Amino acid sequence: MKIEWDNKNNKIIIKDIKNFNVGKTLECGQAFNFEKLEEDYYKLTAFKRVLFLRQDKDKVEMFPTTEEDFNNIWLEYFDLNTDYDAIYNKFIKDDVLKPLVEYGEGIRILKQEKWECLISFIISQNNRIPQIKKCINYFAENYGDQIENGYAFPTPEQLATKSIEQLQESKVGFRAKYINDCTLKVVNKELLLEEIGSLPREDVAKELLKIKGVGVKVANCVLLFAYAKADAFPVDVWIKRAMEVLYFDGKEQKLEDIQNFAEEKFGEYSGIVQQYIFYYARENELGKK
DNA sequence: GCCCAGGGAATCG
DNA sequence: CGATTCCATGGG
Repeated sequence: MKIEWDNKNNKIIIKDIKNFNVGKTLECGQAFNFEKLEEDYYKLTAFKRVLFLRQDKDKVEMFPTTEEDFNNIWLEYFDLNTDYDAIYNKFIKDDVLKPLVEYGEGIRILKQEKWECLISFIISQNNRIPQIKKCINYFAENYGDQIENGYAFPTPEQLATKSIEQLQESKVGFRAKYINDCTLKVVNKELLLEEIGSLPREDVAKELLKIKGVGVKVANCVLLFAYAKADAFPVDVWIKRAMEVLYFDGKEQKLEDIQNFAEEKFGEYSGIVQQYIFYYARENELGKK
């Protein structure tokens, strides 16, 4: 990986990058804060910034940004210091996973903002991805600050000014009361989202599960996508059906049993394997009736 | 009209 | 306890 700076145009150019596909990384279901503008051209909003990304094979351009922002934010956000080649080569040897890993080559696990990720996955429950994205977009445009080229996701303090009825204007439906409960816990400092990041996975999970509307699945998504707990294996309806087809001869299993089976089998890389499976299953309707 | 969606809480038996 | 029902909303 080679990084070049185009200071005149506020642009970062990454060359010779392996195992990084911008489109797959954003569209594999882990994040909802982006918009596809053209093929291999995306608009992302995070950390109160809008970032445009354009990819041509093993070259990725990000703009507008500074060297400082790239080093302090985007390098970690896109997990660019992790060697995905090693992970890819490990699971490509597994006959069951091979086609899924090949299909998902280039997916990276983002390190998202904790607050936004938590609210996003509360909204995700019993919902569809396009609808989730609409809600997140509504939140930013109506409750957040205007920023260069777009709108930032609202802060806890900004969301706290909205009533449950007002939140429902975003079409989050019955989840509005859950979002309200979560927001109050954060602004009242009952829940210290940043501080708990240094705790072991089980302790972070325990804190997250205190929020109404957060169960095991949502907690695992937040652990994986925001707290960088890469050994977490969230089990949703797609993962459940796919895992039953791949490893249990199509026979129905309990959610808990699937999670335990996967985390034991895939270990410290459970999260990325989960994302390969989720992306393949959804794009190819694996296990769908 | 019926079914389901990156589930979870409330209620029932 | 485990199993069932309800929850808003929108698209197929």
